Amino acid sequence: MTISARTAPLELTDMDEAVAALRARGHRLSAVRRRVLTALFATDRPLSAEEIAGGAGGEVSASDITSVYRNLEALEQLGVVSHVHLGHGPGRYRLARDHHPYYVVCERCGSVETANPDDVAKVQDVVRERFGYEARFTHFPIVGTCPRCAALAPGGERER
Amino acid sequence: MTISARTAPLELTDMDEAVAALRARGHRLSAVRRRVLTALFATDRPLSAEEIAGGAGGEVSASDITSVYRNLEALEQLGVVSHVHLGHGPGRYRLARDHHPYYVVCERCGSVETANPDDVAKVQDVVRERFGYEARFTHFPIVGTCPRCAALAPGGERER
DNA sequence: TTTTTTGCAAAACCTTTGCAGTTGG
DNA sequence: CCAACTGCAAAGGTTTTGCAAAAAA
Repeated sequence: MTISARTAPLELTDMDEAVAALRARGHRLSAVRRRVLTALFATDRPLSAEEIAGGAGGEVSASDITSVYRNLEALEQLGVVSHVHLGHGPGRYRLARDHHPYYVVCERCGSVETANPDDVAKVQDVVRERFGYEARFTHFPIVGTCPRCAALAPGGERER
Repeated sequence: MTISARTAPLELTDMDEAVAALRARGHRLSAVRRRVLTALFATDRPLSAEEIAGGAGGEVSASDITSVYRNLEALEQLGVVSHVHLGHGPGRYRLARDHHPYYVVCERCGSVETANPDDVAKVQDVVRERFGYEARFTHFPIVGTCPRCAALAPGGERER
């Protein structure tokens, strides 16, 4: 049994495909949009709008963050991008691959690990069995205490 | 194996206990704090700061929301209260019982169900087994598609 | 009386909206 | 050329901070 069928199972392997998908729906390839896609294709780590805009890194001229948000929203609508909340702070965006990137976050040290989809599937199996829900851990990750932190001081959780 | 030891396993059954816990740490029982605790003891549903302040219901005179936030933060620090993010929008606060209230949220219809701790424990078992993490679904709930919504239209998830 | 807590004003932070001007195709 | 897109300004929603006045113990 598959985990969850997706409307638009875009498996984007490179920019060209993404651009083709965009054009097919009447979207253009502006400078800001190229920057957004380039940034997202360049990393596994989900990025905040500000990181994408380039306000922090300050390489070339930063894009207007407003425009970045509008692009992210449009791309999310198209199923090209999705966002996740890793804790408090800004939402983080990433390419929506058909095997969504899943994250496991340690609430103590803040570490973010990419989860193996097969392992996530096992968790989803139990959720389905117990709750009847098709769980997704894409908008909110699995949060807990990582083995290192648990070894340092068992118990005493503290939310971020 | 227990799920997760807590620092201060306060099992508050009534206001008096909460007040005693507060006084033991030099805190006073002000009108706003009483309102916060009364509101939280009166419901299972996690409440936003605004709901607690009374801005929405508009019964008596609403408390200053600033003060409500300060109280919630203090109570959270003491382990009496915790907050959860059910989606976008304001955080929602509730009493931190030793069996934390757990929620399962449908991302399609927005329904929020309280989860049986034993069922959550099974999910935690798999997370432990697969990832080595002591998962908590207290800050972020388990999100997915509920059986009703899945029956209406399989696939095609849409984040809120 | 002393320390905590409040209320108000203001700001911080993240995100969205309106609009006139620019640009990609 | 014309719809899509940008940049700027402004606002919206949530949460935090500073400080003098009020209240709890």
